[in-house]
Amino acid sequence: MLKITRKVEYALIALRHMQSKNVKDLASAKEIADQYSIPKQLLAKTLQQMSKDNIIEAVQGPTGGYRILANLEKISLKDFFEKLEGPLGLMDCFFESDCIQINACNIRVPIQRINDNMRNMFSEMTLMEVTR
Amino acid sequence: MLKITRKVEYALIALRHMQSKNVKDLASAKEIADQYSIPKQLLAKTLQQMSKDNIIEAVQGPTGGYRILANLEKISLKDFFEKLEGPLGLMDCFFESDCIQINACNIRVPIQRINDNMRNMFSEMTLMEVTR
DNA sequence: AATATATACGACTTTTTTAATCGTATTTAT
DNA sequence: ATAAATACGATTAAAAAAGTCGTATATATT
Repeated sequence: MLKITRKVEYALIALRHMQSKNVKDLASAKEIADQYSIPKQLLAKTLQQMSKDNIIEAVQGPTGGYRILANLEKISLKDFFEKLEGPLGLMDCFFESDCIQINACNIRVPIQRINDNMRNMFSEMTLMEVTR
Repeated sequence: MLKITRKVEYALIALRHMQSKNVKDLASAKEIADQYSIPKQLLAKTLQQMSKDNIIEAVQGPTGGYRILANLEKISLKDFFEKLEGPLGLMDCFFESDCIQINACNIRVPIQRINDNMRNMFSEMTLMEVTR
């Protein structure tokens, strides 16, 4: 429990890799996959998603690849996680509301409090802090 | 990602239920399972585990059940989570160390930092805060 | 002493989530 | 024309989580 997914992990690895290069330089999915021994196709999807989210920029064709587009100091870890994995919450009932318990549940409020703490924590850290 | 498990969820529900009763009173697995629509067997196992961890106390036989044993103000959420689910970490590689990357990985240190923040956060909250 | 109801617990199965792969289309430098 | 890159929906595989089963043991009640 309380794990990050491989998708997020691969995204962070890729971003950090791009950070280590010159700003305009491109990094291809293959290049990153090879260097860190991660499945290329899966990495590619993650990169494509980050590209859609305007975190990185894609260049097609041979010699193509990806480079950082956004200002990583302006993106909180919370926003980053939510872009890639959807709303952040310790329990699903905060979003889905198809819980049978409904009224019976006696921990919804306390868990909500822990959840707020966690969201706050991730709101206060930037992507730059993790990838520079 | 970053979810708590049902085991932890059920444990918290059960503790909070016991908190609402008189200190010496017992709550049976059946009583709790019925009231919150939780699978009884699974809840029972969780209660047994908490009993082993000396968080609660078990009384056998008919009219038996469980009651709170420990001082919940002295147990951090981090310790509670780790008692039930093992070591707390955003990635498995912090414990297992069978990662192929080993040296290649470029995010181990940064993730470790986030991890420390998270552990700190859960260290600073007590079980009592969540279940009272 | 018999019975009913509770905890104790290992083994197993099912379900859900996550991870990875496949196949095909499109872009573009050479 | 071709080769190497991104784009992306569909599918499969693997892992983790959730739940169930079966049996043993304890003990209050009758």
